[in-house]
Amino acid sequence: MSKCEQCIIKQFNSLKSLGKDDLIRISGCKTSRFVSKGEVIFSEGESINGIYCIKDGVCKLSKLSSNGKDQIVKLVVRGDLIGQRSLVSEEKSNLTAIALNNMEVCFIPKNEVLFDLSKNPKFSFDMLQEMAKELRVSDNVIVDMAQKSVKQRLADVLIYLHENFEKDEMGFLKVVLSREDYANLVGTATESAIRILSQFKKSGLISTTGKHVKVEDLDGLRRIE
Amino acid sequence: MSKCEQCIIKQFNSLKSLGKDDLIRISGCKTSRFVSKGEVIFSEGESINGIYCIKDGVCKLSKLSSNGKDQIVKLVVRGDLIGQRSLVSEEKSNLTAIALNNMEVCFIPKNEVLFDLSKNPKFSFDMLQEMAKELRVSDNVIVDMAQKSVKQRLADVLIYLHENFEKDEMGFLKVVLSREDYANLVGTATESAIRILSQFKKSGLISTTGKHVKVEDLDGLRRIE
DNA sequence: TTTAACCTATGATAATTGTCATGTTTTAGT
DNA sequence: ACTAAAACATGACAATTATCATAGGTTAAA
Repeated sequence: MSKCEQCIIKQFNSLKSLGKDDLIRISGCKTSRFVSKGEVIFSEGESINGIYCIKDGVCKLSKLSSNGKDQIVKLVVRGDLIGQRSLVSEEKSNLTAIALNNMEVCFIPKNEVLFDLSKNPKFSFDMLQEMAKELRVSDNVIVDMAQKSVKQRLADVLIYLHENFEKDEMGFLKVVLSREDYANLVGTATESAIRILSQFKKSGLISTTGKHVKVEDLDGLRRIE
Repeated sequence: MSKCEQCIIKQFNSLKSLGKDDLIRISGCKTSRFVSKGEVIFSEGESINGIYCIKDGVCKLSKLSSNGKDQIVKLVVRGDLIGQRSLVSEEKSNLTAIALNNMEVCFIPKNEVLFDLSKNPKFSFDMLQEMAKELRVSDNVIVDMAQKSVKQRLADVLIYLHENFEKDEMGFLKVVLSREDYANLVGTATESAIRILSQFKKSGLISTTGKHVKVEDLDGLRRIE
């Protein structure tokens, strides 16, 4: 099994603030796991008892709303940590994590992380910074959900995917989302998402082949209102 | 000026995790200030350079959306801290804080807080916990904004106010929000908020006298869908 | 290879929400 | 108490979005 102290992934998250000794200690406790597409990593209401470091792949974090629909709250990619919130607040997970790709994830037990949080102010501060950033993003999402139209939100999602996710040689997004996933990202009915995507395709803003999507006209998407 | 080490307000926030010495040190640097209703405490885009501890009163944290409307992201009450996020992330504020009451707030300069964060793991951890809680709440808000109807969201706001804010002898909420504030809390047009509030009043779910609102039928509001 | 399950697509229609217009009431300042 | 400004209220209508129905297309397992 590969070693945390040599893992390049940690550059992208708070684990970079740990010293070599701590990383070696964590490396001895961590478990690594492959998760296949569609598999549930953890569910709403479960105790997670540790944090996951995403070594490869993409997953969606979603929450079931009272009307029975799933809302995708965040997409999590290579380098991200998940589970810190539940770890710190000692509560069960409020989100469900489902793989959108085949993934590789490392699991670090709760106590190891809590130990470092109690001993290493640099690590704590880094984690605090990450959470502060997440909160800022959340605020923006709240405002967008409350104030933008479904069409705008869907355009935003496409822009976000285009700017932050890997693409193949043809420029198609490597992440493959169902129309239902798109709907659950923007908080609308699946049919509405399908309709708007069709419309974007007709307007030449995107192209699609099956579930594969390519952004063709970024500025055009930006101009949607 | 009153002293932090004797202030009971700190029980409600992370400052409770500081030792007496640190509180005395902070007390020497802090400034106290009265803010009258409607006054802006800080604006989106400003550098805050410290945190505010709300000693008394209520304020709204809002953000201007791209369509020019304000979205209220959070209501902040006695005991809450504001400004931690910008402090930790070294960024300008992404929110505007406006008093809804006459308020009294204490301002603690950035460096004092950063000093404690670097020296006091208990304080850091407490702050981390607070942020984790805020993130959880944000997730819930995102889901609600995305999935619930305007009517449901407005009912939720009324329930939230009823359960978390002070009421007078008659049961009316002491906080007085304009219809526009209600609209900006739920993310809808002012006219829509007005209409729905009128409807709630007609149905006996709430009663209103001018801007003063009283929840009459909590379960009724909970049943709104 | 067939079949069933699921996803995508689209029309028709209803429900929700926003916008504009207009009048009334309340509030704050003199 | 008076007046101007702001906030509230409501109707009429338009735009957006959800829901229901139906059908074609894809995919994966038997």
